[in-house]
Amino acid sequence: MGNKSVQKKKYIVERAKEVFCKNGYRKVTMKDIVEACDISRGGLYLYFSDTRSLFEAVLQEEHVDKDILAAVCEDGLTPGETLLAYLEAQKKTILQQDSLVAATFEYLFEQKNATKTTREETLAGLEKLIADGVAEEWMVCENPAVAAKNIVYVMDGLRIAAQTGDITETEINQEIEYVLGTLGLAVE
Amino acid sequence: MGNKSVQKKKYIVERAKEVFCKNGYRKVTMKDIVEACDISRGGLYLYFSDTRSLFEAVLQEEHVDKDILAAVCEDGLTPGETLLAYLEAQKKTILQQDSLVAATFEYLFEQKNATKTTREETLAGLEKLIADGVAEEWMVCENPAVAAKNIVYVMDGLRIAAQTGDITETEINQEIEYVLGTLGLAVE
Amino acid sequence: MGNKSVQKKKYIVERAKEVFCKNGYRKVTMKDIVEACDISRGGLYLYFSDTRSLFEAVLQEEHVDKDILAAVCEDGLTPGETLLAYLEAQKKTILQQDSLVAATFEYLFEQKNATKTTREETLAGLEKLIADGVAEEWMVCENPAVAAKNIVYVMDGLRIAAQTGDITETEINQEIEYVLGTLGLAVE
Amino acid sequence: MGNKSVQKKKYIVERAKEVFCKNGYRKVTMKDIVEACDISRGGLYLYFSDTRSLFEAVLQEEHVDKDILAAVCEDGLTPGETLLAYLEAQKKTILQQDSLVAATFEYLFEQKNATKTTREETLAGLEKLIADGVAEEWMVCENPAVAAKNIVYVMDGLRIAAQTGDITETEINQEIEYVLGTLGLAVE
DNA sequence: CATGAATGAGAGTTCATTCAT
DNA sequence: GATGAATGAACTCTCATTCAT
Repeated sequence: MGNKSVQKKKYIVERAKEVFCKNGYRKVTMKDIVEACDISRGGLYLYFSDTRSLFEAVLQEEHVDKDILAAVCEDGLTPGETLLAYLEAQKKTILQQDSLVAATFEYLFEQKNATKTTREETLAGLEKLIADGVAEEWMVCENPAVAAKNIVYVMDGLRIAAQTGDITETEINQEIEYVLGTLGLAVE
Repeated sequence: MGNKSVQKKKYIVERAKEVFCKNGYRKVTMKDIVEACDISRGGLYLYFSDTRSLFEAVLQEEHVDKDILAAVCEDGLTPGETLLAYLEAQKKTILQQDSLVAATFEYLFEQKNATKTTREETLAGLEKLIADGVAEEWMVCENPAVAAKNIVYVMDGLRIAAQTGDITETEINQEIEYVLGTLGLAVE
Repeated sequence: MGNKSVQKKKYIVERAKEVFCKNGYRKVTMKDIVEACDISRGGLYLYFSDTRSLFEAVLQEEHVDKDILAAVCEDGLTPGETLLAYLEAQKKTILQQDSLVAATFEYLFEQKNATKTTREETLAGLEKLIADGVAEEWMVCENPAVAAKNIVYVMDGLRIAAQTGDITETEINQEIEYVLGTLGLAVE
Repeated sequence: MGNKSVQKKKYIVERAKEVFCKNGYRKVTMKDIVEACDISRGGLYLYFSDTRSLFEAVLQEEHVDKDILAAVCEDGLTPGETLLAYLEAQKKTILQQDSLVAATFEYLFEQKNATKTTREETLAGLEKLIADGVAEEWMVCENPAVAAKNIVYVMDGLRIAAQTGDITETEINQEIEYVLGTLGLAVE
């Protein structure tokens, strides 16, 4: 596949992402993609044979620029500040309209054995953050690993709530504050 | 609608629930239901016009026997004991295979404005429980409303994790213990 | 499948036979059949799921009224007269335009393991006929089984020739005469 | 067309022959050929515009090295020996797996007016052979032309049988012996 | 009420054929 | 000459929905 094709593939993935954001995963048809891309029916099949492989390509692309925890890690920040930055960044993705969240959950429901590498990395990062925070006496926590998971579960819960119903930014702020509070931190 | 018809409707909803548990929401066709019920194509349409109304009927039925919090409330239990009982009951539903969870999320993603009455009731119940616990000095919590939501979000997060990936009962136990810990309670 | 359906199925098989006669086997699409029957796309699929099963139904139907050898057997005919009658009957089918021959060969090429029961029966009948003819001293033949096969092979060869190229009735007559001659019989 | 092109054309025909042997005639697509040749889609069209012209080129090539009767004619052989040699050579082609037979019949069914020069030549040759045999009193036959055709028809019948069903070498031997017997010859 | 045959819209998929490079 | 991306026509198959019985 030449250079040109790579670009077209990228273009298709971009358009497809928009479609998945809008319509979820299962509902999307190859025809939807074809129309969104404004290419020919057969043309799409040169690149992707079904919506699943297309969605996986979209996820792949996403993954590249989505290790939020890594993104917010900076020198000079205390563990607590880093954690806050992470949660604030999460808030942004949670509030995002037309995100891939719904589609991704649909996809994961269907492909129960899909790899979830990002999650593992995030968990490990959070655990280290909390452990460091405790060691440096910024935080209080008996079991950093469980606390890290707790944070991830709360974020998932918020994400779902944001997608399925209404959740206000205020409510998210309250939850973030609450979570920090359970670790002995306070947002001033 | 006669008595007989009511029974048939109930029968259809039961069969439909099985189908939705197995295949989610969006993927299910009227044909699937027809086959699961072993009735005629036209027959189904006498009762339900599409999978959406069918699924809503399933949810309705579920709701009746699913107010978990109400179910675990008994006289003589301390707020902490009631909360533990609630979380244990949640654990059971979380671990349940072939539950309606996936289908319900798919449905909620599609019908963003759907009513979520159960949730409101549950939240109110949990809030009262925590407030009582604090008042009676069993628990420690500055903001029972936010804590109640936190519990619900964690449960949602666990539910998702159970559906999409692997989560062990041990991990759920750890999270329950953690949540109780943040309220100043301990599982002995 | 009710009575009505049986009739419709029969109707489809009839129309399908015409299509197969005209276009062979492999070239025929479900769409061709749909159009020939003037029914809906989905309607055809209620009865046949692909052209193969359709063609097999056509063959089945054919088979019922196609045991030529049995058909020409009558009391009072000598073996030689019966054989002649059989060969004359064969000639008619060989000369038939738009027959199923081409389609059948295409089908057999594809389904190498298809059952060919008619052939077995015909062979056994011919063998018995020749054996009887020899016993009654009408015919001369050392190996009736091989002679029977020879007749069938010649008929096949003629059938092919009739389908693929031009063969005149005269030529067929000559071959029939020749075959009878090899058995010590003469057409007067 | 340069020298190089001629070679490429020949290469394509060779690969195409393999495809036709394996899949017959009608089922074969230009895409199949492209893939078998491992050339570009457009490249194939520089040489052949459709599968028909391709198959005709394959037949042409075949024809060159396939005049079996001419091949077995040698000085010093009696007509009977030549005939036997011819039939033995035929047996080999009949038993050959993956031959062009099926494809050729499919092609002939479709192109009813196709030229069949080889056949004419073969018939003439066989007729002369038998006439010579009779003249030299090796054989007995009243009508060599009809007998020649008979042989060709039997061979066709055997060829078909070999392609569509099961025929053993023994059966072919028996038929050859039988055919020779009808001409007053015996295989010792 | 209940049935299930029938319809037709629409999604999936494949390939012959073209054409810019 | 050669390539292979792109197109679009054609075919397969499934289902929601209707309707005569």
